[in-house]
Amino acid sequence: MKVSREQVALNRERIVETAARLFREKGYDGIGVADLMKSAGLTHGGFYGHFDSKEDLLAEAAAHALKKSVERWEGYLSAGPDVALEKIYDGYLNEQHRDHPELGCAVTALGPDVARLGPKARHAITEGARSQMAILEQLMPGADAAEQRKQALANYAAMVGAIVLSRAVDDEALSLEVLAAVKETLPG
Amino acid sequence: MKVSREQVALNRERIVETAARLFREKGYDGIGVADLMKSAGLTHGGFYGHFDSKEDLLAEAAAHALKKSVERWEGYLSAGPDVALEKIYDGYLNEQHRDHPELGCAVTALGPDVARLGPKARHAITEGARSQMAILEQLMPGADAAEQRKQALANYAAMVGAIVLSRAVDDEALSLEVLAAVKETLPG
DNA sequence: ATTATCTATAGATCTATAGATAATGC
DNA sequence: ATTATCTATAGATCTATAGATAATGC
Repeated sequence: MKVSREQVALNRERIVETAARLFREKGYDGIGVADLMKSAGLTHGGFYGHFDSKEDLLAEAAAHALKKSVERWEGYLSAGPDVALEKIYDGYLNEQHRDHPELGCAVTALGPDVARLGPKARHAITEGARSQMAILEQLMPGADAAEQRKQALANYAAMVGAIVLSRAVDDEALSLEVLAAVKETLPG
Repeated sequence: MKVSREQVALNRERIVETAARLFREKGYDGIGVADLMKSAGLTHGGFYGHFDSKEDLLAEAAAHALKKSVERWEGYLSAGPDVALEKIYDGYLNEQHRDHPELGCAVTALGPDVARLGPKARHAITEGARSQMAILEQLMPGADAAEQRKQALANYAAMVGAIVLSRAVDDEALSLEVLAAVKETLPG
């Protein structure tokens, strides 16, 4: 039953990726360790050789998810600031993102869960959000650096709130209206 | 053990109020029916005489919490539009709200939970958010009604996102910066 | 007589651990 | 020999229900 060191690393990675997807989809309490491991193709008992606790896994999963989001935004930068900003807005404020939390922003899917959890999970979310806001900051119009930063934080908050709201409401028209309203009022 | 009809109504109301507080504080899965009933001064088994399921209670609790929030905003209206808008912004975007989810906006505390739950809970959140956005809409500057509405939705999303973000991050300075950035960039 | 609440429990979860197994890596 | 994963289970939850109890309201 033992596997190679290389396979151990791959297994661990697959657990983190599976968790990143399932936690965003179902919430921290919506998926158990046993089902998570089953989705990753392993058994329940093996989990604790990789992680100290379920909460530690959430921290790694959130970090992993946000790293992917940040890399995506970084990839947009090569197109120049104006196009990059448009790609960020369009890539975030749309139905695909709203309807697929398992692939989307970890702050919107897990923010309130993380706020109630321990320091590791909160730190992972903090650093991910900080990176995303730093990218926005560079792309903001605005008279000076302080103004750019302020706009970046405000815009990021608006984007997060738009997805949270658009997912929570049961009125499709209202949901789309919220996404469109935020997209149209963001500067840049 | 039976109580008067009047007392039944009071008991039910106390369950809803207790649930509104505890669900916002701990999340939908963070508090069980038994502990909830204990907090309301009743026993576990009595719950199902009042509600069909835990999820039905969440729907009522969310509706109750948002009704209180809406009433608060309506109370501000008598001071005139400019002062009312300022009171809404100040009352929402502050440390007290961030640190006391159990008394705050149900969208920020329960949005992602509700997005994963059934139609009753989603409907309760939808109608509450709709009422709050309708109040904002009246108070928005803007050239025409369409512009006012767009601004109201965008601002509400920004407010929701600001609280979600400010609660999730573990960096106090960043948390306060997000609240301040949103407050300073909102129009009106 | 009706019924709101109580105690007690069924049955299904949940996280975490103990000890066995079998393949890797010295 | 070491160890990653397995099976099995402890112990603590969870939602929901059954049936008893005792006070209301006819």
